[in-house]
Amino acid sequence: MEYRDSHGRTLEEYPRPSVAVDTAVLTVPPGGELTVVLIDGRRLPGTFLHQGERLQDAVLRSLREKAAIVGLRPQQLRVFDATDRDDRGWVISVAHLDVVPVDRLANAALVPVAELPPLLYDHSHIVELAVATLRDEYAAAPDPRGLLPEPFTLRALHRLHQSVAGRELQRDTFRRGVLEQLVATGEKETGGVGKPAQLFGVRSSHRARRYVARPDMSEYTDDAR
Amino acid sequence: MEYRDSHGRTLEEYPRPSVAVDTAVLTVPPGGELTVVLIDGRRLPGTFLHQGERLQDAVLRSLREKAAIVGLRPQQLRVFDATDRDDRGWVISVAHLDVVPVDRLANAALVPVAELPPLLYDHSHIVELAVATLRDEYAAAPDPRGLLPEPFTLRALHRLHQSVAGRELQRDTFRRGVLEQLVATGEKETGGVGKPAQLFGVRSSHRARRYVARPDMSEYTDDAR
DNA sequence: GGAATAGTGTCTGTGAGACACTATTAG
DNA sequence: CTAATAGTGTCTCACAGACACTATTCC
Repeated sequence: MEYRDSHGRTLEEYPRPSVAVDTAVLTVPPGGELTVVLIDGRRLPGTFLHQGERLQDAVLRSLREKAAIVGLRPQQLRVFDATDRDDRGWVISVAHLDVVPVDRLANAALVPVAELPPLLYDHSHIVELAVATLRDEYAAAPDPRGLLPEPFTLRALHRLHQSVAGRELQRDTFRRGVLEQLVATGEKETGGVGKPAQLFGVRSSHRARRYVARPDMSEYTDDAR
Repeated sequence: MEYRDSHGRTLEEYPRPSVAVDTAVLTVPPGGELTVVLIDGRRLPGTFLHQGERLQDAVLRSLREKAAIVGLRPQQLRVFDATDRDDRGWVISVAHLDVVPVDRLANAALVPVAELPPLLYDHSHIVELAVATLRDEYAAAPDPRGLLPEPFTLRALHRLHQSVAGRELQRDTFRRGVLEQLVATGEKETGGVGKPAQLFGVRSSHRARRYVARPDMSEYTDDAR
């Protein structure tokens, strides 16, 4: 019943690496900057892939165990595979990004990515790659990661985008650019100072991305090879 | 000397997956369409990662052994990790893209991606992802994969871009768009019919990409984690 | 009214797309 | 000359950036 190759051996008779996952969990605290979750202030949460486990699930488990975080939708970035990258042995790591609203982060240690200290291993590179990926996404859709509860004002969305981008975005240009991706609820925000702002939701046709640079692979359930 | 975890066990005492690589090798035959290398007409070349081997090297080895191809610069696409994707056992696969001038392909079986037959496993998805990645790259630089020997005419570059894009590209718009990324050699093409065309090389500042959507990770030697 | 915020009119520059024109060669 | 290809002038449209204006609310 068991598979054997042309030498009569099973797969287990050949050397195999340990496979790890390491994850940059990014968020934007209300009114704050883009931040990342760190463990011990110098590394990202990670773990080893268990048998019968998907990479996504290993990520979610590592976030739960190492940082008491309820993750959402971890996304692969790339594999780090240098042969000497881990002194414990032969370990390759699949770097991930997850974006999580701040209220799911409990008391995890958040550090603004603009003030990132030197991290262990290649974790600084992972954060860089994660930030660039998130910026691409937010340049292409109003709130692809659902960081803002709907409905929201354009003011709140504008601030979120500025936090993600790490720079000022012109108010009127931003408004005109994003407006067609939104749908007005007809309601107005109450309780603030100044002219009440309209409330908006994300138009269903733009929940994901405005422009699809590459095909969205998330539809591939990947359950059969 | 050997590493032991808090349970006194080595990494080898835990179950580990076999790690495979599968690669979409793309090329454009002179004057032809964008094509992919297939084995048996229904799958991509691939192999298992060996101990002490980088993913890139496993890819190059698989191309050499399975398709008699001298690969160039394999690039990671993503990891496929469905637990049942391979009936031989627990196998995850790192999908790759490599782009190789047609003269290095010897007598490999080339199939136009526009007429791709159904492939085994998830290999159709890998080809799709590889094609989209290559189109992004060629939309951003004159010849990032070096498919065209320098110096070249704008006519030849135009045809290459149309082959990669899989559609017509307006001649004058293309010319104006790409011209500043090139440098004229001062020479002219000889032997053709019609007005002789200028010869160009790629300006050194545009060898890679015109626009960097995400940071180019190739600079990270990744030799230390 | 004054402060604060929401929302818009409009000018400018840039660049893609499109069309048609001119330029230079071989034969 | 004609055929064929190289290369350009120019119009249009869309849109980002920028500035300043108007609109509506709370106090």
